[in-house]
Amino acid sequence: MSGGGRGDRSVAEKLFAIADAFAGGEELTLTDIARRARLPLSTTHRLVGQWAEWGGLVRADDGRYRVGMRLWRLGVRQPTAMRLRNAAMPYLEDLLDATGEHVHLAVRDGLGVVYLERRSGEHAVAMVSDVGTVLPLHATGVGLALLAHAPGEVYDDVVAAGLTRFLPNTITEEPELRRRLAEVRGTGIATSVQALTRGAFSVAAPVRDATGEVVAAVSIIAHVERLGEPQFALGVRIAARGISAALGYRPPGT
Amino acid sequence: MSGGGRGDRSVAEKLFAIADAFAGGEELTLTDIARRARLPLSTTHRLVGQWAEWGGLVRADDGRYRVGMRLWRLGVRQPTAMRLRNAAMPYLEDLLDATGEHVHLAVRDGLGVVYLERRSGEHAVAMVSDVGTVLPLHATGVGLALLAHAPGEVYDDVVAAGLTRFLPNTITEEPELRRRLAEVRGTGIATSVQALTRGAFSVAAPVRDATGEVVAAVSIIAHVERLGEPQFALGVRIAARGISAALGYRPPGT
DNA sequence: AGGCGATTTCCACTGAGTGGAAGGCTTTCC
DNA sequence: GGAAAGCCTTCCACTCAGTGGAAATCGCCT
Repeated sequence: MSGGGRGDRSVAEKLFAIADAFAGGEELTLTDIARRARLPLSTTHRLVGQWAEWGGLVRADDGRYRVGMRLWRLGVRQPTAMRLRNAAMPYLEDLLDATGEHVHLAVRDGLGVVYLERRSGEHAVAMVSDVGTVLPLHATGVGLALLAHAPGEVYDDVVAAGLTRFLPNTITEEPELRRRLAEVRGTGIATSVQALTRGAFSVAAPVRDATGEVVAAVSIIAHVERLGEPQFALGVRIAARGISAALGYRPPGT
Repeated sequence: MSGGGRGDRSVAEKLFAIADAFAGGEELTLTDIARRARLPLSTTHRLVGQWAEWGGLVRADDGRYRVGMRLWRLGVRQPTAMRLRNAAMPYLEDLLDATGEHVHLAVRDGLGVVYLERRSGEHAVAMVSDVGTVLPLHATGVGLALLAHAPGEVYDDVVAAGLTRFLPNTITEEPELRRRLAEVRGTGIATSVQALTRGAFSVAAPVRDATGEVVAAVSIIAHVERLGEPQFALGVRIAARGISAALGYRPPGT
């Protein structure tokens, strides 16, 4: 007996499933990819071959595959990411100089936050997450800053999806989340203490573009020991203001 | 009469052709995409729809498509780009502080150079190229630095592809290219004056990784007026050395 | 040498993908 | 104001590109 009828996914979906297998940024063997994409090995073999022929995936000397330059080139030119990064870089750099901790620029992507850029000082806290990984909105400073200014339906979806607990301090109750977001809207600063990473806290502020809409957030992550030092909220606010201005935002009454 | 026989490209090739339409980082209408990818409109419509469903492309309010966050997330985690960027960032920053001009980190991709990162001063020269665009090896400082240390077959291919002239000063003769590359190998510094951009020159130095292989190059681009100032070669060399060390390179005899 | 896991090739079968055409919607121009 | 020009979406009869189980091959470890 041999092959026959089609599967239940289109070619495109299979290609994308293969791409998704690389979401973690790792190098994978063909078998790994087939397992993650839930595809037969022979199908994976052919499709991965096509990715590689194009240059989206490349094969290392040891036979493993990884994301190639072609995909990198395509991705870095994403207009939003590029515009925000260009506007923010100098301010992130100043913020880094001033604090020596991790400084980030993040945007909301669906029901998560993604770091667009990170700059880190020498002695900054150990951190897991990296540029390009998706983190939960309710358990990060940038997440709270962005969620506070997101359309109501995003809030509803986040609550509906469930407020996962990562550490004892994570916000898991809807009323508390609501209260915290109101506070963020009031003060213009979001703080998240040991909600996702043990021993770390983060302070974030929203960034607006020329239309006045909140499009990103800046944050600092530092060791809880430094919690309460006023320079963090101050620095983050100044950076956010600078980036907003660089994006063409003019505060109301100008 | 209605649709029928298959085209001459596989589904994957068509999807990639669509992706390539976005290589310039622009926003495109469906018709634009179909034209660039040389596909029938109805086919383009369906395939672009699949890209968008996955999140690789997104549709703006005005109906145009652009590269989406999903592709950005996949691309930024390209292992080589990430590793080099992380190692290089602080040195590029220092170099920017020291000179106030455009500073770059670049790698070779096939027969071209790609800027992995760029940091620019306030008053730097006007420049066309951006992070993610491919530039010719023979007409840029970084290109010469990388070509000087690339496998012989790359050199042969570059020569075979033809040394395109962009400005009067571009290297277009094989003997001259050979001579210049030998010079680069001797001095450890590559200089390219008004070869691609009018009024600008660039000074570059190769970066090595733990295996001793040249994997990237650092460069400064400034106005020809400043040609001859010794700080550029000096700064670029120091930065390249620092990045190499951060990548695990140990100079021979250690 | 032999076994195990990963990779590559083979091939009979079929429905997923194809693309020309027609219809709708919006903008521009006379 | 009408019609011409673009752009986008939907429809559908036709067919070959894609499928995936199985078998062959490779490469490493014991």
